[in-house]
Amino acid sequence: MGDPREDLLHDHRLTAAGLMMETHAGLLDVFEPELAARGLSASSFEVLLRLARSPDRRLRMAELAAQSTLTSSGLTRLVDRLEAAGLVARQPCQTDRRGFYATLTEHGLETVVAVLPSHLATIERVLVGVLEPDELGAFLGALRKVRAIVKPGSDPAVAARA
Amino acid sequence: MGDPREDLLHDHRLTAAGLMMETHAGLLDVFEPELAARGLSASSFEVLLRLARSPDRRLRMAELAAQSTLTSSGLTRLVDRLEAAGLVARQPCQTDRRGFYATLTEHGLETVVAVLPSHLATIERVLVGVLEPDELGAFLGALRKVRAIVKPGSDPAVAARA
DNA sequence: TAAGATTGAATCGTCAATCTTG
DNA sequence: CAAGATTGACGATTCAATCTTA
Repeated sequence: MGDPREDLLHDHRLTAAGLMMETHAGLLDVFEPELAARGLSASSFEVLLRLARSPDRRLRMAELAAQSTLTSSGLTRLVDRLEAAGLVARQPCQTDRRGFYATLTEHGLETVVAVLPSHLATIERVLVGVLEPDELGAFLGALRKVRAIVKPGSDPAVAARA
Repeated sequence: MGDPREDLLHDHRLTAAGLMMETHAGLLDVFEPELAARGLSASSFEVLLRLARSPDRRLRMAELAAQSTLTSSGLTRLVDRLEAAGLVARQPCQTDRRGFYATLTEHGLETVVAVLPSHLATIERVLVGVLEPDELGAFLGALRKVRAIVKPGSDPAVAARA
């Protein structure tokens, strides 16, 4: 009983972190089959969506890597696949011959847009719609606070000052 | 301007889901190097911790797979590595000769316990301590609600009735 | 010398098939 | 035949090294 290890193993902070991990995994389990029905992985969707929201629907490889959950080399290989699928095209950068833009093709844009109605409905069903309005606000506020710590610079309001 | 696609691409539900994904990725980026310093991946830590909290510090492979984020075959391979590292041992099940228990070794328990002080401090620094007490409570409550939808049966209070 | 991007080798995980026991 | 566990073949991602240009 009095084993002090037991206290460590049941610390409430482990529960909090575990809850975050489990919820994330559960959300992915719901999202992935739906995206896969359109031929997209979660990583592909993330990258295509970022491009779709960027000026001229394109981003430099390095910037796209920084914004995504992939490393630089992981992004190179993902863009290889997306390019082969005709969803993205590479364009050399005029002002820096080392650089490349990943540009969303019209087909890529159509693919993202096509998946959004059902994806948004799913987010509504499993995340946004599960919480009361003020509960959702508090939840998102808390997520922003944590993200500001673990991913400094990713908050638009902060990044704008850079 | 009036392109209706733009509305879809900037729907607030995408922001909510993206915030959840980014925060999770950021937390992992913080946790992983710290666990790696003790030779553990996030998956290894998750599995060892579950074993440490289970009766007799052991679980059937199938049950451990159900509780973790891995598939049955993924767990087999992870346990292979943990066994090679001397952190876990396999034991045949007496009442069902198809089954095996994954049992935490003393060395495995020591390893988990050794990593906990710094890991708990990190959780405090980037997650629990970042939020006000009532804010944390609301945050965890929201996570539980979402988890109950995307991972039905994982809530202890519900699972106990099964 | 450093930065942008890519590649080779290796790791980790999945799916589908298999083997054994219930 | 179904369930528990494992294996073979494969896909996705990472690290370290490389190549080119700034």
